[in-house]
Order: sequence, then structure tokens, then C-alpha cells
Amino acid sequence: MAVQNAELRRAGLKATLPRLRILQILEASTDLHVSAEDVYRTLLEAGESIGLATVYRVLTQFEQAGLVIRHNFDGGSAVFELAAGEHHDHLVCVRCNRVTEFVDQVIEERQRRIAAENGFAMTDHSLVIHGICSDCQRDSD
Amino acid sequence: MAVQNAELRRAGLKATLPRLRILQILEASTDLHVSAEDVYRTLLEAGESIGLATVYRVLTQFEQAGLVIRHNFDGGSAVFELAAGEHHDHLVCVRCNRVTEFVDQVIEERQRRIAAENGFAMTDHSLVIHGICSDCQRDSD
DNA sequence: GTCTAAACGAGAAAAATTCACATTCGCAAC
DNA sequence: GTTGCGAATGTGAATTTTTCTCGTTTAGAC
Repeated sequence: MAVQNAELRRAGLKATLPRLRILQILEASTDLHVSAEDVYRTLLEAGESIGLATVYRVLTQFEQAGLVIRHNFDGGSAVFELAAGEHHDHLVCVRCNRVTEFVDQVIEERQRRIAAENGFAMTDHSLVIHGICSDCQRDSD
Repeated sequence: MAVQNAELRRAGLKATLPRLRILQILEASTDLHVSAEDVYRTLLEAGESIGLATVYRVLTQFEQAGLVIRHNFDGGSAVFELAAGEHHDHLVCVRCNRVTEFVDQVIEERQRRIAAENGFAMTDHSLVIHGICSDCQRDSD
């Protein structure tokens, strides 16, 4: 608990109960990518009375503070991921929605070059490869 | 008109008036990336009485038929682009939302390899580089 | 302990998209 | 050219996701 408290301070956020709980949930989640609904449901199951609006607010603050990254993989609801560790891209299974992460330095470098060639000051990028994961390929046999 | 008619047939779609008009609008648009609202507004301005639900339906059918590609750049509203020409990726300006297209064979190749290494049968991919375009960089001086 | 600005909870509102269903239309057979 | 039928459409309501409003509560400085 004291750990998350310090994390919030470091991020310039007041250490309120909702923020502590939501940060704990993100850190405890086995699934790296959770939606606002997921967080809200977990809170409800734990008997906390934290409003959905607060969950959205807090997740947005976390994003602005650099604690989490927001993804919009499929145009459905957004998912959030702890910003721990360095940048990476994603492989998303179109059948089961499982997400795998990867980094490729060659791609990173080419992206920087492409942005520069086009006069863009790159602020961010997202690469999502969609496909059918090995499990789902096996299942469809 | 006869042109679009044939295009629809080829795609396996009945040549109805809404579909013809929407296809014409997509082909006539100077902006390659248009939202459902954009299409709907253009129809209204032209005095057509085509419902917004029909616009969404038709664009989704076009997507399934492979005529257009749907993008979800920022989690806001989806944008659609004619599938003419080969695959490409996008640079999106975070200030003015201008979209520039590019292709990089090195990145394409690396992506195929990464999918294979992870046991994914790649069906698709999307790479979006966010940044500030040259015009917007100049404006903020 | 008190105070104040910041944060919260609840529910309404907004935005994007889909659904339900009665009506209309495309088109193939006559 | 007319007819018939299933597919497609228009309207408006419903859903989904996210944000806003505003009265109440709380964290943290003194």
C-alpha cells in the first residue's frame, strides 16, 4: 500500500483511496490490458463503492501522468496497460483477443526515419499486428 | 454511375441507390479518410434522404466486401478509406489530424517475421505514427 | 482539529454505433 | 412491362462507451 502511495506522489497525484485501489488492481491484474469496465467490475466484486466515472477519470489521469498507456485496439472499448518497462508493440489474436507484446529495434529505427522524412516530430506510434494465434489455429482443426 | 454499378456487382452487392451514392462520395472525396458522419453530411447537403443507420450499414458492408478499410486512429469515430491501391500505413498529426500515407518494405518484412516467430497467422496489421506535422510545427513558433 | 482546494459519487448527457421493424426497392421470372 | 419476393432502407429507439455536472467528501497543509 505504501508502495502505491509513493508511486502516486511521484506522479504528482494526490494519494486518494480510489487512485490507490485502481493502481493496485492494475498491478495485481494477470491480464496486462484491462478496460475501465474490467477495473470497475473488480472494484464492485471487492465491495468497494467507487463510481465508474471515477474509474475513467483516474485512468485518464494515470495516462496523463505517464503511469499507464491507453490502447484502442479494435475500436471497441479502450484498454489500459501499466507503463512499466519500455515501449513495445502488440500482436492481437482476432479470435480470442489475446495480446502478445514484442519489440523490434529495426522497426523502431525505420519509424523514426519515416517520421523525419515526412517532417513529422514523432510523439508516439502504435503497431498492431492482427492474426490468429497458435492456440486458435489448433482449435479450428 | 455505370462504373460504380459494376463495382458493386463485382463485390457481390445489390446496386441500390444508397450504395451507389455512398460509393460515389468516397470516390469523389478529396480527403481519403472520411467518417460515417462526413458521408452522411455530404448526403444531406446534396439533398439526399439517406439515413445515418444506412450509412453505417453500407460502410460496414463495403468493409466486409473489401471495398473500403476501416481505421480507428484515435479511439474517436472510425474513418473509412477506399481500398484501392495496395496496403500502406499512416502518419497522423496530433494537432490537425492530417493523415499522410507511407509504405516501408523493411517494416512489412519484419512484421511478417515477427508474426511467424510468435506463431501468429497474420491477417492484418496497422501501424500509426503520431506526431506533429511540419505545418503545425511552424504554426506553434 | 480546521480549512480549502482537489477529488469523488451518482446520475444525466453526449457521442458513436447498432438494432427492430414496418415500408420500399432491385431484379429476375413471367 | 408487370409482378413477387427477399433483400435493403428509413426512422427512431436502444446500446455502448465515455464525459460532464454538481452537491458532497476527503487529503494534506497549517
